[in-house]
Amino acid sequence: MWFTIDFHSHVPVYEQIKNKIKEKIVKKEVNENEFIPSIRTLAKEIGVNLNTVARSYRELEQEGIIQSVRGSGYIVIGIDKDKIFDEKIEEFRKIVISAKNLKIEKRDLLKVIDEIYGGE
Amino acid sequence: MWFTIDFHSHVPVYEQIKNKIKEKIVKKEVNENEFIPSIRTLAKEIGVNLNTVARSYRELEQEGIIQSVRGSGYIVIGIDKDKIFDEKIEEFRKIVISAKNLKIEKRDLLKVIDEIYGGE
DNA sequence: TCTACTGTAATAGTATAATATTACAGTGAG
DNA sequence: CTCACTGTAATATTATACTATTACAGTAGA
Repeated sequence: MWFTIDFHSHVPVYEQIKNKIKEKIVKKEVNENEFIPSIRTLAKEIGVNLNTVARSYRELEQEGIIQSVRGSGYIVIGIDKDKIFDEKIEEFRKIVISAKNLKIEKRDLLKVIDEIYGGE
Repeated sequence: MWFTIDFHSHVPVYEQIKNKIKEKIVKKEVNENEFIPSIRTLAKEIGVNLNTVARSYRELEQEGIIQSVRGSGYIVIGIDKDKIFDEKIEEFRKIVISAKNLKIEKRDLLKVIDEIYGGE
């Protein structure tokens, strides 16, 4: 299974697909000039309609990350890692602010980070 | 202005309203047995339809956080701080995992936390 | 050349969120 | 009592996300 979708999330499915594929590229689980799964294959695998995957791929192409090869599939072009970094950091910043607003202590956040990254 | 809404967010407006009010209660900007703004007043202030605010208040009442007093408004009952804490920490955990997946370094996250909480 | 896969397009239908609008009933201050 | 505020309810409309389905054209391997 390439990845899964959270159908209870407020984030639209087509956005989740885009984000997961961006992650795959950053993590080099798919490399440049390689094909990603076909629209129909991925749609069946994650249990969504092919139109939804098609939308994700179309938008990723508009962002210059993948490119369609008609009749063959979509290949990976590349990704602006700095942009991905900035977007995620900004998302992170918002939730840290929100946590502070809720009177959550700094040490509680650090504990979570240590759990995930390791305490070293 | 009590608070603002991000109309570009994927999070529904009625959810954003619920979250903001929960924050206000935790931060004691509104206290127990106090009235929160009327449906119409808040709707006008944040620029949404009164039905949307009505939905938020209805759901907050179902959660036992506020209570309607017909003809008068809604008063604050109280809030389960532990539940709020757990929910936010879980949300935080997800984005930390996502950041790690994107090869963002631990120190980059710590930097953001220090910016917001102070470096002490 | 077949055939089975690709992407692409168009149409229709459903669910949800949000809006706009109107209406009605309860509350409380003057 | 009156009036201006409350909550509550119902209806219609729009936009978006998603599904279902059918269709057509390009690609590549047997």
